[in-house]
Amino acid sequence: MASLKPVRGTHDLLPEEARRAYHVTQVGRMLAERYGYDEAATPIFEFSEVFTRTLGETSDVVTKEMYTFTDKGGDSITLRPEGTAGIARALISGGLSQNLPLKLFYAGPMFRYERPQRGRLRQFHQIGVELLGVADPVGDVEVIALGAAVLDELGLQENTKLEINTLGNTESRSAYRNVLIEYFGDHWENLSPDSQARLKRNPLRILDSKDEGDRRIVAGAPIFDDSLDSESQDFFAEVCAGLEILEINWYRNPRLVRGLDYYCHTAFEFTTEALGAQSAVLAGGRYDGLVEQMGGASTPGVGWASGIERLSMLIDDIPPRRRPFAIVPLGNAAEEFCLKLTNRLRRAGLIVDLSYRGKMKQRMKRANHLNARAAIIIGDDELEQSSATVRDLDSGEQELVSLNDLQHRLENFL
RNA sequence: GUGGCUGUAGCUCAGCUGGUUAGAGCACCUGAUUGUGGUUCAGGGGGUCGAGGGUUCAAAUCCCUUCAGCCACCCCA
Repeated sequence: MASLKPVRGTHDLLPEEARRAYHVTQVGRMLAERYGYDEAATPIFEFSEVFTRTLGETSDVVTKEMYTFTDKGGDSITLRPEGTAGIARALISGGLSQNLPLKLFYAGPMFRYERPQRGRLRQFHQIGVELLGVADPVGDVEVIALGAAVLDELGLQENTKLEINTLGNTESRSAYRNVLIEYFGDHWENLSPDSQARLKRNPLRILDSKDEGDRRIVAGAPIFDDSLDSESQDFFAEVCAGLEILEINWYRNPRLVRGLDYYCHTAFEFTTEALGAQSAVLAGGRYDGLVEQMGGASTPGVGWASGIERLSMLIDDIPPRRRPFAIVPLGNAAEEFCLKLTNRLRRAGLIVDLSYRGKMKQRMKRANHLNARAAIIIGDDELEQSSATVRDLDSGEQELVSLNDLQHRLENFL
């Protein structure tokens, strides 16, 4: 065995971290429900073609980031690097195209073989939504509004800003692509090696380069808007207008592009400066060509995904753990009695801890450690009187309570 | 995948240019307190000094390799 360490880029969710992740997920789930989205879950692995055919053969995800293996049946299987492709596949194989529009929420692990960094893991978790079957810009607006609501609910409106851009329809994008190839081709020698490679695979990416030399060339590059046809322009204008109506602040970022081939029209990212190089906390866009490209009927779609770990790092306080009651039995007779009592109170819906062993002092200490609201002390004296000593652990006051009134008395603590 | 920084107790860190049994605070355990926690006091447990190799009489300390984390690139959640 190599060692008892987690595999690089993976991370245990121990209780404290797990509670943060749970809270983030619950906020997403609750708001998605409010916007009319149903939760769905697809497998965490798919046939590799599901990703290679939809993400684009030349995308970074496909060329170097996928966890791919051959299973015992000889099939090439890939751990999902993102959630949309699986949802699209399920739409087709589950015959869900009869139920459009479809509004789905999902949460779960994703896998990408990348060099880990703060906010970048090899196994990470996302929440996300997909709106399928809505070609109208109002769909984009709803999806973005839901994303904004999630961030607001998590208290992140101050730390994030919304950047949006349009990639136009297929015709506009390929027209722009050609213009860019021509322009950057003329500056080939002066481009960074990274950008020279990008020119072949995805010229739009050069716009986003951080290389100084590249930036000077980019400054003189043709503007996307000049290549947008009227349909693309109208679409984008309607999305922006919708955001204005909802009073969602946004910034146009003409350099915002997407690595995945299936995106068109709207691209957006809620970004933060608190996570170093990993600035995107919730990002998505429109992908009208995806389902068709996968072999289904042409189905428009728009959605986003958000990294749970990234959100967890940004939020301050999460709702505190609910406080238990601690049962403290003293003596053998009480021990047996309390086993039953504890079970009864738990079944009645109370959060109850029964310490397994130890002297009274140790059990009281444990009660304190658990942040218990009160300790219920039962020894021979109490048993004789069919009652329990209830000690309020905040005030230190305690009183004798009849067992008949105990549940009621405890409920009044909450 | 490329470049840089870091790696000592569960956590945060000290340990000077190599020199006896590697320290502190917090946390944990025990006792003072035989049916009373959170405060205080006294005591205690816990470390392959990330791992492997090398130099040396002697390595946490110097060198090499490796693993992991962090930072930037790349890419994005």
